[in-house]
Amino acid sequence: MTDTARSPATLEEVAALAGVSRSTVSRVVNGSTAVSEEALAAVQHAIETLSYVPNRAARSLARRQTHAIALVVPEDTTRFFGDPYFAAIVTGIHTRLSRSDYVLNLFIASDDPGDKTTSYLLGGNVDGAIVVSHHTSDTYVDRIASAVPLVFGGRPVRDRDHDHYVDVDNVAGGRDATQYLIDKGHRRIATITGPHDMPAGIDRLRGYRQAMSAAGLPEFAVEDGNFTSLGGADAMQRILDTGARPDAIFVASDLMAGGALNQLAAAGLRVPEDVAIIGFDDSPIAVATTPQLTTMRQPSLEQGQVMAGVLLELLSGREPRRVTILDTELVVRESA
Amino acid sequence: MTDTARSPATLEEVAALAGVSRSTVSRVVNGSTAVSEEALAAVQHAIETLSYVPNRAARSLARRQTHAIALVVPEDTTRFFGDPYFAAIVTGIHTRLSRSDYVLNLFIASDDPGDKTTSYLLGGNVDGAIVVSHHTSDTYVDRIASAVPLVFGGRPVRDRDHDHYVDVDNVAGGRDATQYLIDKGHRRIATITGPHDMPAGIDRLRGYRQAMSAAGLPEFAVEDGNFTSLGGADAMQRILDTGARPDAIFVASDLMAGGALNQLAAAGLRVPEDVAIIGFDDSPIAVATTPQLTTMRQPSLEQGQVMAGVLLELLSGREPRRVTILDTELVVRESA
DNA sequence: CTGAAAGCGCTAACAT
DNA sequence: ATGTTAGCGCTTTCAG
Repeated sequence: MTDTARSPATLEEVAALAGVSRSTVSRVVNGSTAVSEEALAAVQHAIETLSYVPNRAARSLARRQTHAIALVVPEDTTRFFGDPYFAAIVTGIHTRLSRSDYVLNLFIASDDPGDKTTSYLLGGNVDGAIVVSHHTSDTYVDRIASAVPLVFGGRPVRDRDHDHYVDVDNVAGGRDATQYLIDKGHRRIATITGPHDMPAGIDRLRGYRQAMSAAGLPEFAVEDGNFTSLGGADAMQRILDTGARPDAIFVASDLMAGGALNQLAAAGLRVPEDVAIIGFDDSPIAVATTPQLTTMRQPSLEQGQVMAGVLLELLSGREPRRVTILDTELVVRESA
Repeated sequence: MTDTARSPATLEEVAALAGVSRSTVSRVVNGSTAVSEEALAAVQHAIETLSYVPNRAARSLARRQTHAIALVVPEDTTRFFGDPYFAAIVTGIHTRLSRSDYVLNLFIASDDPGDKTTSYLLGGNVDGAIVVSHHTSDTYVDRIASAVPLVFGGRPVRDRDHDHYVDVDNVAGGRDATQYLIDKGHRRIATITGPHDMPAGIDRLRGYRQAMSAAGLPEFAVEDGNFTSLGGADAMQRILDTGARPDAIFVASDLMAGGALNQLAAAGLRVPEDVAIIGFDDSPIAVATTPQLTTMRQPSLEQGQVMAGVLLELLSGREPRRVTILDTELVVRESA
């Protein structure tokens, strides 16, 4: 089985076979209407028999655009890569892109100013970028933004009111989750939050506070769980250690809720009987815990799709809406 | 803040500024030694002040190579994308690649013969590909393989004894996990398996069988859990429904183990007291369950790195070892 | 050690 | 409707 890796056919060859000029072939390849029936047929046939696929590099060079878009994941975020949330985002982006002829380049970027990723993007090697931004400090984002159109996943920490982004309504999500607990008759409602330098963390806490104060309830306990399983467990333990006995907890992510569940079990507390738990995300982990998590679902797949869609519009010169906010949805299972 | 998106500097401009020819600049950019001290210094300075970054398209066109590699995820696999295993693989690949000047293109491929992904890869748009292959039916892989160097994540289903791949030792992993249970004094050991068309599923079951028969123990119960949480739960339920009462279960993935745990809890069975559970993967989910999972860790991040490394060697013309097998490792937590 | 020149495969005016 | 002609930015002989 010798690799007869014949180098791919070129426009030139197609033209020769079809008996037309390169221009004509180029026209049909690019869907121009100004081509006669016969020429079209001949070219299509030639393309078929030669299995012609346009050479991307040549096309990029001539058109001065790459038809590639970058997905940039800040390095700090890679520890969250294990979060199914990302998988859904990526899948969503890819789904949307597969209907276009853009390809997706994946970058995991450090904040290093001399960074390879940054200079790559700045070097005109992609047409646009999607940044799944989580943290406050990402200065390189500004530099990228000056070179190519950008869309953010999640509200940028420093909202410069000209950035495009798509986010879920974290405030409403936090509020609704907490309200659900209140409606169930709970009064001593604690919360385990995400980090305070991430909008998602900040906003969900804000939602909790809104619901609590609207109900005339005092904040019972607020602990930072850092969006990780371990962080959630630690936060739970800290609450327990103070001697506080909440009858319900709004936990700002399922991963953290999972961790909290462990501590609760270890402490001999039953969920939801002794304390109700509501998570956030509706990640796969939500059905793997015991009891399964009641949670606020965020449409991550859709978020990915929309982000890609917005970027595509930007690239096509249209002016899409600057911010898109997706709704969260309560998913009731066992824990609350 | 007007976007002064000046188009990136070109070789030509660098050459002009440095007072040399394009060739010379090209030489220093590509690390040729045959350049005088002065020329070198001048060029480096020019590059610096112009923030010159080579245009990838132009370079690709001239060199006839793209410096891009594709990560191909079969579409069937996207449902497993939620599996943290993938996240780790991707991170590993990227880690290795970031030390090279290759970029990563992400593809989620359907089996459609006229598929965009396939023709893209066949069109010479990437220099090589990594296929995270899981299923039996992926015919398009053959076509890709005929066009570019390939490395597989996991043993290809149809091992054609010339494919490069890197895998973990699933047989040994399954065997060791089962043996651990045996050593703990368990005798009625069941197993929940992965799908029978995936090598990982097949091999882990094989390992279970080896350990059981070596210990002179009969297979207690074998149910297919499909590598998903729900599948694991169903399989567990089927075992329970037969009236069988295993005292331990080797579950071939953590996700499935999570599902099984739920059924066990619902049935009023305590883990590990009534039945010990050992999972596989050491995925993040393993610490989110109650009790936390004892499991066989597979080094997914390393697997990603090695895959990328092998492909890079292939691309550089060297001949790396054809198959690399990584070890699994027992992680003892609470469930067994 | 360095420069000139000829492409790489494609697009995009500009003619015709 | 179609062909001709310049490039796009870089690499790479080939001379010098």
